[in-house]
Amino acid sequence: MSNINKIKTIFAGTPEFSIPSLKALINDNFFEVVAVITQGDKKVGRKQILTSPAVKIEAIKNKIPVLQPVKIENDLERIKKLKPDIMVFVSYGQIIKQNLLDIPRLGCFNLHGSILPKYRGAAVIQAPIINGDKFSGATIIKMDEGLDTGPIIKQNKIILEPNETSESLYNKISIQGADLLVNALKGYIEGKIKPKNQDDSETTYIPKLKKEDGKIDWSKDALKIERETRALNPFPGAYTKLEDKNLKIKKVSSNILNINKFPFGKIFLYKNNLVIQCGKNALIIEKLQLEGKKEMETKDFLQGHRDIEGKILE
RNA sequence: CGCGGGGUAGAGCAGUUGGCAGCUCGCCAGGCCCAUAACCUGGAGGCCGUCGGUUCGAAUCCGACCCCCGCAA
Repeated sequence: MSNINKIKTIFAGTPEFSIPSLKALINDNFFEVVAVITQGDKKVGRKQILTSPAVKIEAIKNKIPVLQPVKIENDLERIKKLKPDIMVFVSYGQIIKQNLLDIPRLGCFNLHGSILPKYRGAAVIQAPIINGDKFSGATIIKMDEGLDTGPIIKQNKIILEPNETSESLYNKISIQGADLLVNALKGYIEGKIKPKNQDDSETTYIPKLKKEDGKIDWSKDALKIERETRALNPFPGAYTKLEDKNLKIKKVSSNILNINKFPFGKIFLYKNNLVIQCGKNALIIEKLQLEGKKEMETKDFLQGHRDIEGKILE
């Protein structure tokens, strides 16, 4: 088979989320991935070990050239020389301007982790979980200069499970999105799919989550906190303070107790469960992690913390 | 050399004027009971992170290293 007829593709992505899409493009004979663009190596973790992005590692495995520009705008000439037919962006991490969008003959495309136009921006995986939506999903758009504003080629809805977390949804969208991406690109390039413009009136911009966004406000409704706990794990993590120590709330029960007799933040026991009083109703904690310790089941935690009842979380 | 907490039974934790290694849960056996995650009796299970030092004697004091975690980045 000749390479002449393949769609010359440049893939831009960075974290684990991008990997299924990259693999799908590499393994599909319709495309030829001629280069991969990713962010620079970063120092990671407590020991600040210099680590390559997941996408770089996967590209090297497949003997595909890797570019790691500090600013992609400064590398336009090198990209032009590759004469790409398309460029595909999956969680790359840099803003793309018009002068780059104009380079590939057939345009630039993006896998977005929500059902556009509802959530644009950064924390779009988390947003539907926090809001208690029935579904989320993946969207393939043809990129324009706005942030997540380009016309929609294809979408795939995912029903949210009652115990859905950002982590589980992230994985689902990453995997299902890869399939969607390949099908959408083929359909579009073969002229079978006509992109549809987004309705800008139905959008919300979701900013990036910060560390502080994980701090639990116990004065809120237990229902809201339960959703936040699922949305905020694993990053930035839902946490609270127990006597000056960080206490991560890893998992709470979806079975919310109709109890409202304590001040919010108070810990009490109910049928051998560790329960926290919220502003409205109360939450059963199932898994937690105290600073310095590993994540554990609440019943294990209780074995070593007999005097926990009555303490107040901040 | 960024700051700090920790490593003791399968799990969670106590345990420093250095002196027989403990508690709760779980597990195993038996008992009670219409029955039970309840209760009673008995039992197994430890190189106290690793290596070295001090000492008559170290989980405990000193030194080095390994691993886990929080903060910061």
